[in-house]
Amino acid sequence: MIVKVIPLTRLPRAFSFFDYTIPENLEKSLKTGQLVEIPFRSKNIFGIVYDIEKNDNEKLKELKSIVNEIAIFSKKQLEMYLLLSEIYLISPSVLLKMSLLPLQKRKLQKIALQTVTEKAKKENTQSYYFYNSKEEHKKIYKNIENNTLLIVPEVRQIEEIKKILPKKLQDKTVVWYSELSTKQKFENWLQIKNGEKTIIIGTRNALFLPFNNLDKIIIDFEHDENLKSWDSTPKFQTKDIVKFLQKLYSCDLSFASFSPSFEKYYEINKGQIEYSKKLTKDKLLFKNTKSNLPTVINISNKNFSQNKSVFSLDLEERIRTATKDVFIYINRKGFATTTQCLNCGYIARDPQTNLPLIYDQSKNILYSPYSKFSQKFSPTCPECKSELIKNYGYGTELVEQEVKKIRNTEITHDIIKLDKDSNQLETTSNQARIIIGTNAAIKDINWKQTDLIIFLDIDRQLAIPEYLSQENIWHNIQEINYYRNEQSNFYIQTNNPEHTIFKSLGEKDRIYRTELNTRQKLGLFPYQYVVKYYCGTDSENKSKNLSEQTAKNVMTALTKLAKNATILGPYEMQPKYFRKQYWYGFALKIADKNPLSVAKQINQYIPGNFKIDPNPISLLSP
DNA sequence: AGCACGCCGACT
DNA sequence: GTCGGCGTGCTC
Repeated sequence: MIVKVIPLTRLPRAFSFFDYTIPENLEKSLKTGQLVEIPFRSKNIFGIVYDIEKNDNEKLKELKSIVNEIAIFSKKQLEMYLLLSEIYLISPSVLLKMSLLPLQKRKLQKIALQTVTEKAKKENTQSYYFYNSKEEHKKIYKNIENNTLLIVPEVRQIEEIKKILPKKLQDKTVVWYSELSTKQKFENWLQIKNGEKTIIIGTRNALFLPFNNLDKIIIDFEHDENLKSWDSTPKFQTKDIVKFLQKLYSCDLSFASFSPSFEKYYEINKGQIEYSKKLTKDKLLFKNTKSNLPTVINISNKNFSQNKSVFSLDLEERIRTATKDVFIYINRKGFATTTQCLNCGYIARDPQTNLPLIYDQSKNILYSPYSKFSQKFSPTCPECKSELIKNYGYGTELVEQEVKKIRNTEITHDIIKLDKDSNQLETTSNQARIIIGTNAAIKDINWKQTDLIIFLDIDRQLAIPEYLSQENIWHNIQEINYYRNEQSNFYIQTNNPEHTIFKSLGEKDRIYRTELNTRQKLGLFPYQYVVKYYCGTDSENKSKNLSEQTAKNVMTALTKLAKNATILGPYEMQPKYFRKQYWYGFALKIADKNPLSVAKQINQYIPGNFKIDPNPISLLSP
């Protein structure tokens, strides 16, 4: 008899099970899913029993001990992790490690674990909660019961949900996010595992906790990009993983947001998800409105550009005379160098895809990563003959200087810069504040006190050549509009006032339909499932050749398997030089009905040094 | 991936 | 003599 064990340590994807002989006295009690101790290299570490086989092999090392008689995972849970490891092209050990992260040095013999309950299969629903106000948001959580998992994009939203949860549920609630200490994680983990706490609010890593049972999963702020694990392996999207969890636990699945993602809009329209509001006759999701919309300020005029200020004259005046808090919102996203006319707002675009062109300094050309289109770069704007600016945008420092100039000697306000790097807020002063910040600042805004809100560099964001950029900008606007108080003034300064985004402010369905149309044409998500494959080496040519060869192999495989999928690229990543490596890659667009099974098959043709990003939030960045 | 081992240079 | 920085190689 031998036992197949998955070690609880992050291993490269070539490793899955490790075989051990079984000491006689343990043979009878050994079960799938148990936590065991195994010799691994020169140390003893934890592992999970995957299977027991009748083979004999004297050369193997011997299993050390069974840590807890009761299995931590059910067979079904392990099967799901195995399937995910094939789709995300990682060792199953990585997922198990995520699941049992806090167990590093602990022994669990004395701890009573509840066993995993197997539920009868039933028809499970998918529903969507669209909320327009705090009150409507609160209603979603009114009837929450035991065995509920609530996933939010960021840590700050855990508190937000906790506040609106009915009081009687508070003592059944436990939180989960990566910044908890190991000790705190262990305590919370145990409370989940032994059934003490049955309502879990957490960020995306909470998806991998070893639940005994789940009746309902809610993904709130469903539009938010942080539901995607974009910065660490495996690069999973929460909304993809919960579909596996729904099958595993046979539970209901709900998505919620004040600004539905374009993908969910599509699914609601196709009738795949039950929507909480009434659709109009034309199948529109939203009611058109003219009240409480942001004001779009057109800055594409000569006076303003000669003035070379950050703000329009009107906004300068409003900043000067503000008595309450002011929030100046800017963003810093996107790596590719693009161009824009500072005078009229002209952006060079790919005529086929309408996405902004990337500027390549070495060849002095503008090119599209989405098609074969490229053109010579000319420094004058074809529309108004002014100078084109490369990678146009403001930093918080420049905006701060400008604000100080405008406020002049009046020091009635604290001026505070807030972004991900400097997110500490000194709260000592009672003075009104002018906050210059990125998305990270939103949690620190006192919305009741904030009467003036300015969305500053939307034009630079409109020039980001990513297929999700317009959707993200849209949600950013909606987010501020959702949180701000009704009396406040919300201004959006732009060179492109004719853009669909601004035309859609009062008739939201418009941007959804326009953008979904583009995605259908391009064959992107949600019409096709995209998987990005990319690699980095010490030379540009090596990365390029490796990508081209791999893409070729994938093409051949697709033909052989007769799968409906196409390849975009190979293309240079943005930035192409990153973390001391040159990056090159390609995207696989799968039109097949079961895209993940295609991805799984194609993964066999991907070399070990490639990175894989299924359902990516960026096609260009490594 | 992550850890141990070993080679070599900088310091007490 | 020995501390430590990181390149290399291996995990049943």
